[in-house]
Amino acid sequence: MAETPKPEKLTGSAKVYKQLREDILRMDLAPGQALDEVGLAERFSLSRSPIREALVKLAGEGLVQVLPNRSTIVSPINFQDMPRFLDTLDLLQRATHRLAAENRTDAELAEIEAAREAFLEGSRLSIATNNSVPHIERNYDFHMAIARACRNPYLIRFYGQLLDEAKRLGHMRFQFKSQTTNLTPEDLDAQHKQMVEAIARRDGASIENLAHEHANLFRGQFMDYVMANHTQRVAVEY
Amino acid sequence: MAETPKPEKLTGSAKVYKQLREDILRMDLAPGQALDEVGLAERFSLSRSPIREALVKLAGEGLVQVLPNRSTIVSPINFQDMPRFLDTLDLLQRATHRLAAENRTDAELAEIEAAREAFLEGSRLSIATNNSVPHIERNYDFHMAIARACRNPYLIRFYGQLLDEAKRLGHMRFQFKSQTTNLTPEDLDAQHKQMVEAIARRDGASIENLAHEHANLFRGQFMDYVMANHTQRVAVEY
DNA sequence: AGACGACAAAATGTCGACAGTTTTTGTGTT
DNA sequence: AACACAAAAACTGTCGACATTTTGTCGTCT
Repeated sequence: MAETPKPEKLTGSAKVYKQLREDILRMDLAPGQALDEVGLAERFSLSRSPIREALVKLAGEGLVQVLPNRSTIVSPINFQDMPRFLDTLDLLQRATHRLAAENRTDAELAEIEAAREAFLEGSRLSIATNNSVPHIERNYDFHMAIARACRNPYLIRFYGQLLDEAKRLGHMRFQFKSQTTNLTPEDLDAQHKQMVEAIARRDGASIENLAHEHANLFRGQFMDYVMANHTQRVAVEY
Repeated sequence: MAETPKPEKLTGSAKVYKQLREDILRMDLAPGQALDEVGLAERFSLSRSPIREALVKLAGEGLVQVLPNRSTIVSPINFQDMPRFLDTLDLLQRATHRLAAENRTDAELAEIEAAREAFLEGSRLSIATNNSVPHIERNYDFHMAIARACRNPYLIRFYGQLLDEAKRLGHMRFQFKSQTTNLTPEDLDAQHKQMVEAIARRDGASIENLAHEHANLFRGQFMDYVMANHTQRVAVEY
């Protein structure tokens, strides 16, 4: 109600920032790809100033890397640090979700439940249309709805940054149609439902466990992606 | 050896960024103070472009806040979220320091020990010259040296951001000469020494405890600052 | 006297152009 | 043909100026 609908007049650089951010998170822009300022300026029909501003902002979040006097590139996905990434995701997911269960208001619980339902719907839509966006986006929304309820702006910010990166990984997995995972939307929703119930009971220990298992699930999905052999049907000797 | 000494030719906006960052963290720029772009441009003898770029970068780190179409201001110190800040500092300090103990190399241990000695020296210098900078700066260096040894770039980044804010709080405390704390440099060094020993033993559980106590010490110092009555010698009836 | 509205001043947002590097291209030599 | 060096193209870093938005002031009207 007290929320502005959305169509607020955005400044040029803000539009570029928002668009590029979305493109990067959805892997529409490949990691490592060079982002030419003049090219982007033409694409958005703007001068280079707002483009630069957007790129600097994105660099602050680690989504792009500015190579001094060279082109800025979309941040590559760092496989070397992947174990550390997953560790940190686990830690902050446990922290945010536990605190959320312990500090939530009824209004926040309702929002979380709504986000859960939206995820189930989005996940089914993704299967039906073979488009990963709704599944991943609504999953992100669900966990961020929980994180917001923890009321710790620092944890929310850090966890959000990790989830952004997780989004990229999720889309990467789907791009290769690695449907090896036989988890249905209903399976994932069952986990989410358990989480919501734990939050409803204010059961911190329980949701910390669930968050840990959920993080491990993500870890496993990522492992599947790496281990999957996409060329096994191709005979080397023919 | 493979490290460039330092006098690399810095770009204009990088110099502005570095200088402003230092000024903000040392509280030479007061929280809430407006940062006028044209004024800064004159001060640094540069155009507004590099100034803007520096401000956008600082905004990404949360050190300044850009109010759209209005002036950017130095981020105010948020007392409302202080408990959450201290909680998060505790959590990430425990995590980084424990992992550091478990994963450190001998070279990193040596660096940590060197940082401890530098802190003791700096802390004494601060008492002697009544200048908080060496004490706080070397304390920051000590804990960051430990954090770097944890080898988790995500935790290092997040913890570093929290320590930046802690730096501001430390300087704020000293600005009011709130010498109520009767902790000598030697007292603090004793705690640091225990930490180094625990890291040397690779004793994760022990250093997690020490890190927790150390964070609580900071919490207490901050409480002292808030509770201290700086006007008690002023009689209301005279 | 207080409120509303137009005007003026100042700051931010954007633009096009120039300067300094880096990368690419092209040429000549070994 | 391969390498070294030099010219050129392309891109980033910076600048000064213009456009737009906001803030502050003044005057008028009720």
